[in-house]
Amino acid sequence: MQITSRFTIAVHVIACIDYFKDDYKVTSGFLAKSTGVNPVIIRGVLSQLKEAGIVNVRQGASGIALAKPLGEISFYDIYEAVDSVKDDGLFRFHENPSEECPVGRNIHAAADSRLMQVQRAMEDEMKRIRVSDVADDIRSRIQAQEA
Amino acid sequence: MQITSRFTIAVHVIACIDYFKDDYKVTSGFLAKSTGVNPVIIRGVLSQLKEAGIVNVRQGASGIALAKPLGEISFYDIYEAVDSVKDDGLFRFHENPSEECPVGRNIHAAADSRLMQVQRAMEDEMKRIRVSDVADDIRSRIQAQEA
DNA sequence: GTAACTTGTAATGTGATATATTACAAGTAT
DNA sequence: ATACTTGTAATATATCACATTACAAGTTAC
Repeated sequence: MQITSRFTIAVHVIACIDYFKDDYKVTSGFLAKSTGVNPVIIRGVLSQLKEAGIVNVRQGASGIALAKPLGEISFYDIYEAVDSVKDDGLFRFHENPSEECPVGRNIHAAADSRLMQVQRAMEDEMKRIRVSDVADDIRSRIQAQEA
Repeated sequence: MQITSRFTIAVHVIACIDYFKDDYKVTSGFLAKSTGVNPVIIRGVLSQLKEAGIVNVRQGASGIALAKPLGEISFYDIYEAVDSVKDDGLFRFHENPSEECPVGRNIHAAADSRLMQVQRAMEDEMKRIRVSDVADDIRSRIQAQEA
């Protein structure tokens, strides 16, 4: 299984809001076109990002803005905001191991800490990456294309 | 999204094969009971583990055995064997970013290396964990329960 | 204040996928 | 030969991500 495209959509959306902030009125429709994703999905993502304190959106009022500078938004912040993986953990555990089997009875407790260890390694790496890293990369690619 | 339960099933299965190797004839039916998972799924997982050189199974012949010692089987080996995440990457990317938008045109290239970086962090951590770590833990839990 | 826009969200459709289940072929062992 | 195994195809079921429609509710500009 994979981590939902909501995550990359959110990264894209945040980068867009910043990139176009001075030139266009950024709306969910605008973002839907840039991402190629349905506007309703975009609004859903925006809602989650808003709840996480990453963007400012107001019903009715157009003009979506960032609530923090790009450099203060990490991949982890976004992942936590848009993905519900946090609740269930990265790994799905088979649900009915036998209570009668000594291995089945203990596998969950024995494996859990290691699964968490893997999940934490992933999350720690996400904390090290900021949207500004991606945005900078985008800008330099755009410049190279213009030249 | 989450990583398929096939992964924890595989860890469970491997631990079982080792734990019961001297006392019971371990079959897919036996493993199905211990895991609480359908025998056909177990056989599918066993096939994948066989292909990865982790277990030995022969059609018709009962008695499934490990192809290597527990200490030489890492979480990563199993993850690679049973999960097809490797093909698509851990992250799903939204598929139709606009070619007309400068951000949309470049987001994929700009984000990809960072997504890979996260995936690699996760996989590296999985390489550090062996099934023997879990099996040892299970044994000591069983002993504590018997006392 | 009303017209033309926005966002928020419920409801529904659709497609993909993980797991369960049935059924049976094919191999092995006693 | 009988009674077990594994291998696998075919199908069912459930879940879930995303798309879509529809509309309520808010904002802004005139």
